[in-house]
Amino acid sequence: MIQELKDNYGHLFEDALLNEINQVGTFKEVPEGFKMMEIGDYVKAIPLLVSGAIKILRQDNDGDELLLYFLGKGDTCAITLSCCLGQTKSEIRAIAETEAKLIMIPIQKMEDWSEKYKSWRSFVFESYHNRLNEMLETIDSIAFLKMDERLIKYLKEKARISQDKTIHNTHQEIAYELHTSRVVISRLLKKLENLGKVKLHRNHIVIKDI
Amino acid sequence: MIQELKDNYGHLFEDALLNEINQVGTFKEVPEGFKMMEIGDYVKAIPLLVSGAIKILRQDNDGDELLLYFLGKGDTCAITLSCCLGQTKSEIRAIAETEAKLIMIPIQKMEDWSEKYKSWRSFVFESYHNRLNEMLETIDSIAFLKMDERLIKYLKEKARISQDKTIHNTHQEIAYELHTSRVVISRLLKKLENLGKVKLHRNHIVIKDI
DNA sequence: AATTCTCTGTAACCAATGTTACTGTGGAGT
DNA sequence: ACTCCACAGTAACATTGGTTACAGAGAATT
Repeated sequence: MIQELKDNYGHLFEDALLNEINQVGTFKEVPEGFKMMEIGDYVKAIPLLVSGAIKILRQDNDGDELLLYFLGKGDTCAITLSCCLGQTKSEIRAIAETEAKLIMIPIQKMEDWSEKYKSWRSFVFESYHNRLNEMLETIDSIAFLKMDERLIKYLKEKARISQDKTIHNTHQEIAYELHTSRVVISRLLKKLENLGKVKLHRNHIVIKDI
Repeated sequence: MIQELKDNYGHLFEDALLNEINQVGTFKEVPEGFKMMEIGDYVKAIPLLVSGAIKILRQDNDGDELLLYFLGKGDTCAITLSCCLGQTKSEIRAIAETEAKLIMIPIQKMEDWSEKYKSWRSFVFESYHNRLNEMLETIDSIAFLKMDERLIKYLKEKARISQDKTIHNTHQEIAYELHTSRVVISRLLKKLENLGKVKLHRNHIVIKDI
C-alpha cells in the first residue's frame, strides 16, 4: 500500500477501493513549475493529489492568462474528470505551484468504480461541488472586487496554499495570473507596503499583516 | 408516461429509469419571472427542464447581481445537484427567463439511481461538465472582454435562448445582469444602433445584425 | 387635458485601470 | 571592475467604465 494513499484518502475510501487504487494507480512526483496539462490536451489519467499544490489557469485566444484557483492535497481536478468522461480536450492549463506528489488513475476505472463504490461516487460529486464553488469564488473576485482587493486575496491564497509567508514571484508573474499589467501590480504593491501590509524585495514579497 | 419526459429524455435514459422518473417525478409549470431558487435556500428536488429557459444569477454581499448563464431544455442545474448531495445552501438564484415546464425529482433518488443506472450517472456527469464549461465561458467574458463585447454576447445569447430576435428588457435590467450601470448600457446600445446592429425601442430591443 | 411615472438620451465629470517611457539598482556573468 | 540584464519605481497620459444630473418622450392615471 502506498503510504501517501492511506494517509490522504484512507478516511474517504473503503478498503476494497483503496486496494484497487493501489493496484492500478501509479505514483508520480513533479517539480515546481512542471506543466501537468496544457489547453487542448486529451486526458488519460485522473490525478489524486497527495501533497503540494497545483494552479489551474485559463487562457483566452490572445494568450492572455488568468488564474482560476489552486488545488491542494486531497483534491482532484474536476475539470479533468469532466474531460475524461466526455473524452473532450482540456479547457485549462495545470501547473505545479509547488513540488507535488500524485497518484494517477487510468480513466477506464472511473465508470467501473462509479458503479461499485458509493465512496467513489461521493468523492467525485464532492470534487465537482468544490470546483464549482471555487469557480463561483473566482467569478466573484473578477466581477465584484477591485484590483487592490483581488491582489490581497491572491497574496493570502498563495501564502495559504504554499504554507509560506513569502511569495516567490516577480510583479510580472503576479500580473499575468491576475490578468493585468506589471505597472499596475507594482503600483498597488507599493501602496500595500506603505500601509505596512507587505515588505517588498527583489523577486519575493513578504506578507506582514493582511 | 408524461409525454414531455419521453420527448426530452427518452434518448438519454433507459426505459426502467424513465418509468421510475414518471412515478416519483412531479410535473411543474412556472410563469416567466418566477423565482425558482433563492440564495440560501436548501434544495429539496432536482429539476429536469423540459421546455423554456432559466437564468442563473450570482449576487455579492452588497446585493450586486451578475448573470452566470442560461439553462435550456434538456438541461438540469448542476449547482442544484451539487447542493442536494452536500445538503448545502444554494449559492445562486434561479429565475424563469421564459415560462418553463419542469419535472421535479426528489433528491433521495439521486444516490439510488447513481448506483443503478449508468445512463443516470452519465447524465449527471454530463451536466457537471456542461456547467463547468458554462462557468469558464462566463469567466472568459468577464475577464477578457470589454463591456461592449459582453453586451453583444449577452444580446445574442438572450435571443438564442428565448428564440426571439426581440429582447424584452429595459436598459436598467440589462445593466443589472451584466453588473454595470444603466447609463453605460444606454451608451453602448446607442453605439450599436448607430452601427445598424440593433434597433432601440421603449422596453424592447430588436436585433438586426450582430 | 393635465399629471405623474418610467424609460431613454446625453453631457460633464471622476475614478480605476492600462500604456508608454524612462530611471535606477542589484545580481550574474565576463 | 565592467557589462549586461531582469526587475522594480514612477511619472505622464489614454481609455474604459462609473456617477451625477438633467431633459424629453411615451405611457398610464387622474
